[in-house]
Amino acid sequence: MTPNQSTPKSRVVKLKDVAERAGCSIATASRVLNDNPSVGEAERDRVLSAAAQLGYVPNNSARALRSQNTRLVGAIIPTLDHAIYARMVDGLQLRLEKAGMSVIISSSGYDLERERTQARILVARGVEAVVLVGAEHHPETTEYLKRAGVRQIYTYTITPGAGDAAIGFDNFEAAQAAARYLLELGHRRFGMIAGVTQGNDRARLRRDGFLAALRKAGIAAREVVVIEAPYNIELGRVAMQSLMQTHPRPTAVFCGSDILAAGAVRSCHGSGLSVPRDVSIMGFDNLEIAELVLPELTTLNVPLKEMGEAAAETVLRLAQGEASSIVDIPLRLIVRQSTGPAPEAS
Amino acid sequence: MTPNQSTPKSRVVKLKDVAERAGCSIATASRVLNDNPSVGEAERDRVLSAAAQLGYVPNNSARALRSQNTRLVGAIIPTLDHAIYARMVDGLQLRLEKAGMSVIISSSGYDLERERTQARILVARGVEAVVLVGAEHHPETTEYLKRAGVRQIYTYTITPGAGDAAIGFDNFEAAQAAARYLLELGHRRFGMIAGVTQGNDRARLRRDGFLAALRKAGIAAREVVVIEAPYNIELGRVAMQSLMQTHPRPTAVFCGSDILAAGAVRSCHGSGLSVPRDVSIMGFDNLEIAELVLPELTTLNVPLKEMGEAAAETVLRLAQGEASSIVDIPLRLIVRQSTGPAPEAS
DNA sequence: CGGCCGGCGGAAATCGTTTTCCGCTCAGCC
DNA sequence: GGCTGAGCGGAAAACGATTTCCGCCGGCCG
Repeated sequence: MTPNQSTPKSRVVKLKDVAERAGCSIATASRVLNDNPSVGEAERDRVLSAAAQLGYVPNNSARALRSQNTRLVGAIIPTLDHAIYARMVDGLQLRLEKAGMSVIISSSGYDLERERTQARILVARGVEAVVLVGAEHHPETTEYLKRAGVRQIYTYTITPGAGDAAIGFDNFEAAQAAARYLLELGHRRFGMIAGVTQGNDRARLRRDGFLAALRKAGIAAREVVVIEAPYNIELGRVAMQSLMQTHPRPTAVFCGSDILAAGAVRSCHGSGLSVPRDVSIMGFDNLEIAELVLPELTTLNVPLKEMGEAAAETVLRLAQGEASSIVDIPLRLIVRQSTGPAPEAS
Repeated sequence: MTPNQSTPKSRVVKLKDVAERAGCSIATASRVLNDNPSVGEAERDRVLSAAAQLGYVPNNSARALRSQNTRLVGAIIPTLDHAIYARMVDGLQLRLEKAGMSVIISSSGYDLERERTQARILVARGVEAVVLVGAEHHPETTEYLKRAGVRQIYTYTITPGAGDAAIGFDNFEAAQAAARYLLELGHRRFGMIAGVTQGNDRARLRRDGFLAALRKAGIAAREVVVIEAPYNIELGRVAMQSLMQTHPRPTAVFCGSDILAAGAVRSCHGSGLSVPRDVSIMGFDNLEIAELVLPELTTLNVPLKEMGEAAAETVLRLAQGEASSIVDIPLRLIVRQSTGPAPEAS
């Protein structure tokens, strides 16, 4: 105990102080702290204990400046408001922390221009990699990051595009699976509440995949009413209301996110429609709220935290010089009570 | 257009390159880019356009090393899983970005030991301030941060304790207000589902405030059944089930968070109890899910994003040398359908 | 008309590390 | 016993900015 009887005059202890106390040169001290094997046992111990006694904390700015590696990773996500992204970031940070890396976060509000600005900031901060959401970005963003030598990891997608790696799933195929499931239940009249597709390739692919699968089953896209809404419960409710006023009314509605689906279900509570007897509602993401609304949502499970951890692993692999990679995370269909067979007759 | 015909040999453009192109010294270039007024108009323009043409991005490590300020802020929160903290961080980051600061995030999982480790990491990173949740921390954490000259901003509390500033609300008083509201409705038998109080002063204060207000109304603490549960819908449900098996059964249950309250409400759906006819349930936080469950939750509104922004403002104020401060954010009681008058008779 | 002062801009020190280069020591081998 | 080479550890040069210190130049005042 009795840890620090030091802190003499210099407010902060530097490597030089450690070296002095250990009776060696700065170079040696540095080598010890960086696990350079070319230092003898005795010297090593002396340095280590000196560092511990003084409570030495290396100055990362200096280290980064000299060694050109900051052990910093940037994450640009649309928003932290939704668990969709927050949970991924949580996984990312948890895993990277174990590897001694830190995460600088910034939220772009689904705005590709802001994303571009934030990429610049992150480059200035010297991040070694940037984790981005989706594959659609301002061309200057990707080109700029590439020029700066910053690796780009795309998430929620398996299309690395201009990036170096992708961790996610096939949004198009996942939406097709949703469509097939609803078709099997006998539905023929569909609606969809999609996320805003502008600047959001995930939302677009989910819409297009859904429509593509229906087309294969002989249902033309123009027979399907698609409404776009920002991820927001209230707007999901509003969208559902409009959808239920179309004729003929859809018997199944696919939502681009559980958030929208939750709003859709709530809308039905008000309008006297029974879910799933009158209309089936399906979500996407399998957020906690999927089990909170009544009836509980049928949805597609996206393992968010795992995706963030996988993204972290990829960052580490790329940092070790490994080639780019694509990780395709399988999605599971979670069947709950919000979907059922199509109503009889028409 | 035609931006970069440069990028000759040096992969990255440095201040020296800008200076050369502008035909001035490095010092002058630096002065221009730092808004030092002692540079003439003409020189200034030349440097600025040179920087723009070359796409110069300053190396923050070098800047930080020399100027001793990193423009970096750390945030240590329990988890990003819940909107409770994620939304605060969102506000924090958004506001700090405008001031040219970046946020390094780390989640401690409600573990004060991990929080302590993370504080060390953040100090090594050279953060100028750390935003922490709550006022209860490992004594070494606060002492260590203080020694390192890092300002500490506590959130979700108005007790700065060992920190430099606090942005939040009075958890004790808020819980008292909840109790008073339920007492006014005529309730006399209470239960509470509190968050885990170990290492969590917010959860503890909410519990203690609730019990204190009841005591003032003549209800002894031992008459109130308190169950602790981690913030998790499923565990809220389980806790509610145990609570409903006690005799006499509480007619009103106060939950330390909407997350727990949501689980509690869902539990009643299963057990045939009507909310609020048989039992009133009250939450805390006013998360989105409060409006999603049926009946919608009566709760206390915590303006999370605003709190994050206020924390950012405080960081900036402290950085300018202003003294410490306490910001008390008023909470509003949001009355919805999950609470009602106490049932007649006993 | 000369000296002084103020403002602009350059040279160089500096921040705290890492890392290269090199010299010293000691053991082993001929 | 001397030479060689390996291995350990030190001196010093980076890294890329900021900032101090100082000199130059021109204008103004005496």
